[in-house]
Amino acid sequence: MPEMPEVETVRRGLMKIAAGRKIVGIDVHYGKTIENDVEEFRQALIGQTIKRIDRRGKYLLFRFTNDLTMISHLRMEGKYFNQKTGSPIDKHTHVVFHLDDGTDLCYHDTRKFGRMHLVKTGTEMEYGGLRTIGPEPTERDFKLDYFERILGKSRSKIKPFLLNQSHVAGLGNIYCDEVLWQTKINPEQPANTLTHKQAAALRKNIIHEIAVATKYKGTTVHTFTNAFGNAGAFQEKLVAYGHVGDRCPRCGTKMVKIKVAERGTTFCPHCQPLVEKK
DNA sequence: GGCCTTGTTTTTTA
DNA sequence: ATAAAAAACAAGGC
Repeated sequence: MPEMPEVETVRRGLMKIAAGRKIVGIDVHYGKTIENDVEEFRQALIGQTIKRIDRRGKYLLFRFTNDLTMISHLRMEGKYFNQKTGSPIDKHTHVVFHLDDGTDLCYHDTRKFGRMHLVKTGTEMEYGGLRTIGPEPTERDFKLDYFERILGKSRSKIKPFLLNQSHVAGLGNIYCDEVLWQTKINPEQPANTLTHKQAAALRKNIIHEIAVATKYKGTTVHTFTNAFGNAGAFQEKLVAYGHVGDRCPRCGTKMVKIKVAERGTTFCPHCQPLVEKK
């Protein structure tokens, strides 16, 4: 469930614990985490230094010396933390990077869904979801005229539309439900039926929500922790996600949970009515 | 042990 | 041919 604010929080933590460190050894305990040949992956990285960590959408990009970039996607439950070399390795820790400062950078993933892919720097945008990734959800990159243009072209329900990373990067199930509640838009509203006013408000709320959640160091649902093993604080601010049966803070109506595009979706049936207009 | 979870990719349908 | 919907997939927790 790490969405953009969580991934950005992880990136900032990694910059503190891993940037500038040299890899002196790598242990891979679950090979499928690595998309490359595991031995080639190890040999290519041992001796290299992590220059910095970038992020695009929900993808982390570890920049190494030697023109190597490691694309890392946490999927549902991936997390990084560091511990002293020699500390016990948890059974869900699948990759251990031994660093030159006497610590291990551990990749831990209960579901084993996360993946790492080592590629040549400069070619990273040719892999997987990065090929078609949309703009970052920021004032600067996510322009209103672009948003209105792609909304108008789509008959898709607005919720799966927003989950599609090629439209705008970074939103997942949680923030999607939140911004639709904030904007009073029904998750099943067809994208091309949104008014100019709704599109503008939705864009504003997306940008604002992501920025605030990032400021709060992300949302901890289930087990998300940042690179220091700390939980985020934003879950206390959630109104929709995880609040089925609670009363809507705006109108007092009980929040309802349905499935939209096979995803659990919580919304207020009073504030977010489905209106067929065009 | 069937079902739930979510992000992404693949397959099917319209 | 295209877009959208549906299904598949990853795997562990309960």
